[in-house]
Amino acid sequence: MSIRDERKQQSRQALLDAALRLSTSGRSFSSISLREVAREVGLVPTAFYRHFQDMDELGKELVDQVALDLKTILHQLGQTYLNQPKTKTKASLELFFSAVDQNPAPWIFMIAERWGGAEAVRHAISREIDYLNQDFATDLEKIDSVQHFHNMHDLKVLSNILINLSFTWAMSWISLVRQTPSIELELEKMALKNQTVTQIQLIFRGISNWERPKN
Amino acid sequence: MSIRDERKQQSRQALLDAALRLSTSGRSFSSISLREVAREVGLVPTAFYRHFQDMDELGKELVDQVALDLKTILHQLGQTYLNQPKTKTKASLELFFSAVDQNPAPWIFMIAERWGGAEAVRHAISREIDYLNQDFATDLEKIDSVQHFHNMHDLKVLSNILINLSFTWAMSWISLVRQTPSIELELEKMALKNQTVTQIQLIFRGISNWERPKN
DNA sequence: TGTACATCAGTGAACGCGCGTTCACTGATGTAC
DNA sequence: TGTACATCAGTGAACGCGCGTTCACTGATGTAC
Repeated sequence: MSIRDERKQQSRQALLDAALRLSTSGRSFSSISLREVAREVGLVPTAFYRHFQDMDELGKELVDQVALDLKTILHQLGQTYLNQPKTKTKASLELFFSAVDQNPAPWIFMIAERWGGAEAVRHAISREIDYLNQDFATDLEKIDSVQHFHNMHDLKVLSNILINLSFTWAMSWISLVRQTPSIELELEKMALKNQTVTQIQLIFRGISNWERPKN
Repeated sequence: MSIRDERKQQSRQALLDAALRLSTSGRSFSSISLREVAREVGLVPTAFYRHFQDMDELGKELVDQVALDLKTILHQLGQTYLNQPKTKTKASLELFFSAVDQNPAPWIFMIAERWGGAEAVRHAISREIDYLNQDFATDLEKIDSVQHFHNMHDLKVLSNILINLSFTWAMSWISLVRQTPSIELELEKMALKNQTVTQIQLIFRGISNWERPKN
């Protein structure tokens, strides 16, 4: 790649990063402007058009990048669970919450824009969530406690429930961390973790006692 | 109430209704303007200030009204389930989806603005969802299949899971109905209903085999 | 009941501002010879 | 290797537009006598 191409690529990525940063710090993607994004990067507004046709196009690209992050995290979680079958629910959850802590932006973006965003972004997100669902269902297939879930349909229903809940867990966690004064924070964190553990155990209790109803 | 007060109240409600309408037809509350809302009602922009200090204040009021709608629907569902213990999951769900169909705006508004909206609206919503949770937990307490869930903590965890999932069910339903061509629509509806039934049965299977783990 | 004044929901002009987008440009990098 | 031209990321001025908000106003409704 030539010097020119490299620099262009850097600017492009800087615009994407700036848009993600701006749209995950209290405001939503649909309420940030093209000019703000350019300003954040130190570019003149018109330079934006060298990289994207408009904010919708940037948004769609951002969805792709962000979905990839989530996919990686969810997959890692699945693999950890798979390779350490004795892993307790609690330990898996610690892993999950620390991943959210380290890099909250992808979660915030996906959840906020999933229903709240502009048409184009919403479409891109729902497509990516479909993919996420398929991949995660394949991961789940290898887990012991799910072996009697023979058909892929049931597996997808399970992965659908888990992915949707993981979004609400992530957001509960993030908004807890963001707005709880530090004195009570640790206690509140514990309480949220315990609630989430109970939710997961409830579902897996349902799975281990599962038998497909007659239709 | 005097004629003047009555008319004022009508205008106020018209502004709230217009804001709800505008913010649930493809765009989000944070992206509609004060001027648009006034225009929709047939008022001059400055008249807006006779009723609300700004859009944030209107938003908070809207959250209250919309949450009341949801509370009523969820409570009715709980009562129906309670009074007809033999009601099948499927039948309850039909009721749920037809309620969503008849009046989708409250669902769209709450879900889109829950994470995607402005600070003030988000706060108001999270408070209302807390209340919804408490009320729904009290409703659940009376259901037979939950009798061995002695403590309120577990009940709240259950109601939390169900309310969060009901939001995703409602939105899946709404976006299905909105964007599927009518030829495939009925088939897709059936598929979604079946998936949701499976999810509910999974959770209630978990409940009936529940015993509190040793912490 | 009629009159004189007070209240106040809605009006209309005006403002400054940030927005998205256009256009002709500049000057560093790339390419052909 | 050096030269002459082409490309194209980033610039800066300019535009029209819808926005939130201010202000002094109007005229129907309310109130006190």
